[in-house]
Amino acid sequence: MPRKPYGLFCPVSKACEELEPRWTIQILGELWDGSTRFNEIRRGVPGISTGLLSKRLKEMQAKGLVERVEDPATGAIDYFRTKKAEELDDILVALGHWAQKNIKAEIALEDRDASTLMWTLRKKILDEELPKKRNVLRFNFGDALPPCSTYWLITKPGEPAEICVSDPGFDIDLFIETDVTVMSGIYLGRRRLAREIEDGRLFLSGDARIAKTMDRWLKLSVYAETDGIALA
Amino acid sequence: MPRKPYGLFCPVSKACEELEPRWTIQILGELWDGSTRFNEIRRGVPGISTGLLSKRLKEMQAKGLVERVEDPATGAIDYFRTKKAEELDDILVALGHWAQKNIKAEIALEDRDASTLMWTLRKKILDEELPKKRNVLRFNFGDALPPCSTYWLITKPGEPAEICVSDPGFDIDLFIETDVTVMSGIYLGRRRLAREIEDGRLFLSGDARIAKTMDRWLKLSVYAETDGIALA
DNA sequence: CGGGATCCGTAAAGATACTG
DNA sequence: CAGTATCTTTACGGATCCCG
Repeated sequence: MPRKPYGLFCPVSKACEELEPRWTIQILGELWDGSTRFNEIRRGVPGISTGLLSKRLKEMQAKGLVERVEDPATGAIDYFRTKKAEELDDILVALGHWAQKNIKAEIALEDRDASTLMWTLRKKILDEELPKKRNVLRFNFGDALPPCSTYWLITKPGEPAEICVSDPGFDIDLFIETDVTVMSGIYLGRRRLAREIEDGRLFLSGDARIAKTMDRWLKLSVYAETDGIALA
Repeated sequence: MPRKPYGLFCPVSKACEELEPRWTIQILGELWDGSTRFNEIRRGVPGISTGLLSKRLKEMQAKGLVERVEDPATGAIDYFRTKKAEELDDILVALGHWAQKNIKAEIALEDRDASTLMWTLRKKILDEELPKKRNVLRFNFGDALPPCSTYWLITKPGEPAEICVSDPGFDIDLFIETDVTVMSGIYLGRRRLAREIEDGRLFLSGDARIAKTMDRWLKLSVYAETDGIALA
């Protein structure tokens, strides 16, 4: 099952043999973010095929990176990182900071689509900073093609946010009108929210309390702070 | 030229896209160790084919990880790491420590041959700790197949050590008789030199001054200290 | 001899369909 | 929901050849 080993004495090469197979690190990241089910991982890591995800999870179990837990009652299967995998956390964060500093922004923002962005933002909403009720936020992206350019994000106190791609019928508390490029730039710390609103690249309308506190209820990427561009 | 991107927002995935292609990190490691020429890199990274090394070096230039310098006079070509690549150093060292701690020793010592070991040790000889003259050390590995089980390592003050696979004809200052498994275990900090000599798994004969100071003139892997096994 | 390019067989990854 | 099965495409490995 494992690839041909490098045959070198440096332990780094042994780490490479375990971590380099495509999607391995992305799967670990998704588990780190709290996903535990097969199809949950799939949604968080769009682009991987079911066959390859299945194969990787088996390999990662064999390497001691992932634990598979089956509930004998329901038959449900959950995947978790092992302690060995958790010990990579600091290294992966350092790697993210390195990438944020050394890989150009334009490259880093290519090839991302609105649905992946929304799935990422979904976990970044702090419901404690929103009114203690159900809140419906409608995102519309001008640079995404119509069938997939509008998303409804629904929050309830104490529950994870939900994403809808069709109108759930609720009244909208906040309308967000922007581009995928702008929104992901803000998330990654490459653009400032206040500046983008000021310059007219991001429009907010609806409940003014929610609009005014967007910098509080929207958590940015942990890599946002590293960014090298002038944030003045 | 680049592989299909992951399409995720996490900067770690961007780092993966640059560093995951096979041999990329091993090439950086060899450049870090001081190799600069195409065929020098090949010897330090046995297993990579010439075609793939050539292709990788081009990709790594495009990514800004490697700089290619051609001497206009001689036409000689040297490769160097860029600053961007050097900023990975601490992360790669941390990854090596992680591997040393979390990947089992038996696995880590598989699939290594005597010639790769000797090529590694060649750079680990501190000639200041040896007599100020030419010294000839003969390594013989009991667990390697005969045509490739004997190596002559020749040191001269102030010069890099040389490896010979056939008898250079000089008098031998020190004979080292052991197994590849034992010698690489010592190098990686998984076995103690004194213990291996004591227990008869490594024999030294010849110049007693050189034999007695082996722990000084043989530098171990930078990962040797992390090792989790009892070193008592 | 150093620094590659070319060709071909195999192994890994991607796309899609289907199943208990 | 949690995967298999199958087919196509791309990447890698190994050998050979080339050129200044």
